[in-house]
Amino acid sequence: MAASNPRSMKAEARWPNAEGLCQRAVRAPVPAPPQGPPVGSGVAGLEFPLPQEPQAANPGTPGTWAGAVAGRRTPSAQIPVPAQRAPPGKARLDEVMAAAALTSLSTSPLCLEAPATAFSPEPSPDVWKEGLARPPGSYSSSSNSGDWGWDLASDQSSPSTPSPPLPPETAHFLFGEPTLRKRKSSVQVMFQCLWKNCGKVLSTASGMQRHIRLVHLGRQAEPEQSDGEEDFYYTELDVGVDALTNGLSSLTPMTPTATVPPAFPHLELQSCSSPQLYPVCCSPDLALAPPPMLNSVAPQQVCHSDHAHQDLVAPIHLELRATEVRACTPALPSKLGANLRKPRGDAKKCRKVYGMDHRDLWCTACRWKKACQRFLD
DNA sequence: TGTGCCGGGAA
DNA sequence: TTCCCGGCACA
Repeated sequence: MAASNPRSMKAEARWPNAEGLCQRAVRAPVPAPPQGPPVGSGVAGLEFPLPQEPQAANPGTPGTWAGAVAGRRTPSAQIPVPAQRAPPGKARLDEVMAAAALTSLSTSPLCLEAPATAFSPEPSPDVWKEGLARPPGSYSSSSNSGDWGWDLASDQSSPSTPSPPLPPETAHFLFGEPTLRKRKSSVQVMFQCLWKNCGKVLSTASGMQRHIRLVHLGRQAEPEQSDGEEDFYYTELDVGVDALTNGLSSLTPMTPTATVPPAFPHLELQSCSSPQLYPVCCSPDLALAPPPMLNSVAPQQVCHSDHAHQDLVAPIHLELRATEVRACTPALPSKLGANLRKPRGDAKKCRKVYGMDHRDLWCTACRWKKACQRFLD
């Protein structure tokens, strides 16, 4: 009695730890608590227009996610809520491309967090804020200092104007190294027009600018006359699997399901700061053929190598869909201890063979409730 | 619910 | 070191 208590207490004490690990693993992706900036506020700047969204023209749908973001976005530019959205293949592809485009912005959270000193010997928040300053009509820094939301109001005012994302060039300028580092990989950079109903993808920025000038802005202007406005109407896409698989080598687009145990060695559960678990549930396949619950998040959950970016993008959805996220990490061991446990063999053991009645025939290990040494697996 | 066996205590 | 068993995961 008295002897059994401590034992059971110990036994209980074991698992809470293991569960703690498990919970941590599961929770890791859950974004910082809502006490920060309201959902969406910190990410508004990263919201991405889907130029070819066929139903985008519909005025705001009440009760949609966009509504939850306090109507800061014009319905035409918001990431659609899939519940009512028919997912045509092309639009899906565009979403994937849009998500890929987000990868080009992937340095922003990292770098926004990183002190300016990391890149500049003379750090001054104003310096890069100046860098952010855009001509009127592009994005605005009106909302908050350093907040990368563009002016949603102006976006609403001109429905035919695409909502420009953070130009990668600016990202280069502002954040420099991380983006450059990314360029080192063998990704092919494409440029996608963000004008509605266009989505044209060209391989060169100049070509894209010319396209925008000619087709959308109706200008014949020479490049040197450019006011740079075109820059905001296209985005840079990293087209290449290595961008997706870098750091997630197991999560190749070929991976048939999201259950990718081999990917776990790449996950760093210890790294609390980065939601490393996202990639697991965000297999590219999910983006292409998301389960019903994940429809809306799939485009932004496209895997890419930059976890820091996920930090910024994913929280919106995770906050809204923490349960889905949890549900889509099937390969996670329920308990760490269970993982360490030797899998049970199929062979019959002494107990089964001889039965409880002939316990004396059991091997010693079986008698001692240890792993059977007679009928090895 | 039965089985296999890990973890750990007692002798 | 040997013996034993609580308790857990799994089928």
